Amino acid sequence: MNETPAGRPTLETVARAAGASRATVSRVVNGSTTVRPDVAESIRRAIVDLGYVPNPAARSLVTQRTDSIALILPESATRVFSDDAFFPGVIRGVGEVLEKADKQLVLLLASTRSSHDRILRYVHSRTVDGVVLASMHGADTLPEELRAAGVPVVTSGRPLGEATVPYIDVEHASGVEAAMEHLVGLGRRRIATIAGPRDMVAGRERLAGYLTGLQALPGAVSLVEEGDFMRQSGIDAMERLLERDPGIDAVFAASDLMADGALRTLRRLGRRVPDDVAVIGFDDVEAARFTDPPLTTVHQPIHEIGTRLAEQILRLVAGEEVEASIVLPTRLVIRESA
Amino acid sequence: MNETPAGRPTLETVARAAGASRATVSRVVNGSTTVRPDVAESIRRAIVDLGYVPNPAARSLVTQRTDSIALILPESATRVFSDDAFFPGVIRGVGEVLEKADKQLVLLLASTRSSHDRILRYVHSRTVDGVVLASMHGADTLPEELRAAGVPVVTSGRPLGEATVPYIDVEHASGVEAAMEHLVGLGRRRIATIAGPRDMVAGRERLAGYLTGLQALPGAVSLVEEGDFMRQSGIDAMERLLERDPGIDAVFAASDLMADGALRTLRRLGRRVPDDVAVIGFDDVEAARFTDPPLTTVHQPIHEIGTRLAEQILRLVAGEEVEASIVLPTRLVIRESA
DNA sequence: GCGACTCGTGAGAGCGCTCTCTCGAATGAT
DNA sequence: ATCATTCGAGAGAGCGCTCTCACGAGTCGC
Repeated sequence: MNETPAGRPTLETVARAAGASRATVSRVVNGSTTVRPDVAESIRRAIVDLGYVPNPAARSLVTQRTDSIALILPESATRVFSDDAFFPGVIRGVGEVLEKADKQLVLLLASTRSSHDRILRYVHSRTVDGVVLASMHGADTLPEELRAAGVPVVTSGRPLGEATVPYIDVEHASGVEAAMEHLVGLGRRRIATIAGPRDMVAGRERLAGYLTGLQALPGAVSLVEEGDFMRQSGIDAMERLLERDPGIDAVFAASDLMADGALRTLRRLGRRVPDDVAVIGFDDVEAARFTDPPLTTVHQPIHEIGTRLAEQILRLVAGEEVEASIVLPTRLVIRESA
Repeated sequence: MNETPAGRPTLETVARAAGASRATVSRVVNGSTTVRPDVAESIRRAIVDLGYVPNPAARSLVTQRTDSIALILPESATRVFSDDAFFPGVIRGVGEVLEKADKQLVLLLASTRSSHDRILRYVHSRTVDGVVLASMHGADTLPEELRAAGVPVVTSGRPLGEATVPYIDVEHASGVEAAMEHLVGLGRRRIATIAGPRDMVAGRERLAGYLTGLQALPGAVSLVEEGDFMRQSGIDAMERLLERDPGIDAVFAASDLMADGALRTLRRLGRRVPDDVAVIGFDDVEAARFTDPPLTTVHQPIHEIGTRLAEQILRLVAGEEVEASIVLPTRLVIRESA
């Protein structure tokens, strides 16, 4: 039976070439130790010679595993996507860990409402072993629906309501509080904030940190304008802030992009930073080092969020228990804007 | 508590529930018209009732299709990833089209050398029907290897050598030439450039455009410093440029990020933009609208690059012919820096 | 009214793999 | 020497799906 194989080699092909059975070849491929060394060796040689690569579809049909993980970036995420280092950073982190674990990364961009059902169907079809959800909108029902579907899920960012699935988040509030302390220590007394959207936990908690930090200033009133984390909204919010109180001597922006926008408005209106107005951002994206002046900001470990997300989903998929939440530290990075 | 129901419904389950055969249910699922309407209807109801979703592994085992496309972002790409809008933009474009076609997007981040083999193995296993390669390094052998493996491939950016696979690119040179014309029209005579890496086509062609554009200035000498497309390299290159010739009155940077860096150096050194030195970038990323002053730049249709890549790979996968290359237009966007 | 066609449907053969079960041979205990 | 035990390896049964083929029942022509 010396037939030249027509299509791609299968287990059968390899087995014949090595003079073994399909089962034994399978053992070698999957690293079983119960194969006699010389037999294993000749099988391995046949595998290389024939360029055999296992068919994942066939394998997952029987194992019920797919060795791939979905990363879902919902609506709000992709909106920010185009100009923020956050999601690319998370993707890299996730990808890095998944690559090491030899898992595939399936990217689902949930840009429209219709994506919702599509994602649910997809997950139901069990094409992925687990799901990493870069959720932002607290009201999102997807985490819960996925959990209900019986699929391991980890989300980035604590959900707004009760957390029904494990999540990775950062210490928003305490980071902002450190920023506020710094501002107060600098002698600033009229500190405003450009907050993020209220329907995102990141927006809420950073605002909470601002309010807490303000308590160190007896009698100080809060001055809040809301943005959407993007640059333009920072520009606009800063204008409104200055209109409401021209005497502002510091501002905390809930994102670096908004802080950069604020910087721009301040410059246009002739305010010097940090002399007249000190500015602190949040995120510590790459661009924060290149604003004018370089931005003092609350650093969050974007890449680590990604790696942790991946690590947790891998553990869940492996059937291990994971902590209900991991909250990563943030820290104030002092540059020149405050 | 996640109870695994007595097993997910299969075609068999649905068939029994609807009193039909597996084959007929399959016909309905796959939209065959040769099923009697009332039978089809009752099958459809059973599908909904049972929450049946086809098992993709089983399906692709027999069809030899997987309905998923890999997007490979190699080494150099992921390096730029963290702070550039290019790859996120491309990903979105690709994702958008793929979603409409009901294909999955598998993201392969080729960050290390070892990824190379991993990708090849992956593609060989036919877990994807086609590959979109966001290649940047011209010397990359991956496109050719993938083609040799018999998998449909489309790349972003013309390869450095001969193109062996279809690609999508933009009109680098002519876009830069338009920028140079604009500069010359503004009366600038000592025009320098911050070029991109020479091992990337984008770097080369933009430099070529600069050199061509310079010919409109009789006797003008070229003034070139090389960067890596990132902001810091723009900062540094601008310094070197000014050292070499303090009388520079314009500079074309091969990326917006480098242009932004140049802006920063110029400002630090007391040069007014555009009064003393006019600056033009390339890319038209979101941030270009927010530099100080807003950046005049060569716009490239990032999102469309993504959608076109996806469209082409879908056609290839479907067995259709595609043009060997599609070169998308660029255009000069005039803001305030030049 | 009978062969010749449609046309809708079911039976059944795999796709390539894993995994349990079984079996033969080699080893150890008595 | 005999019987129990261990261990490596093969046979074979599916995993859930698609698709070819065959078949029974209507439909039409003459």
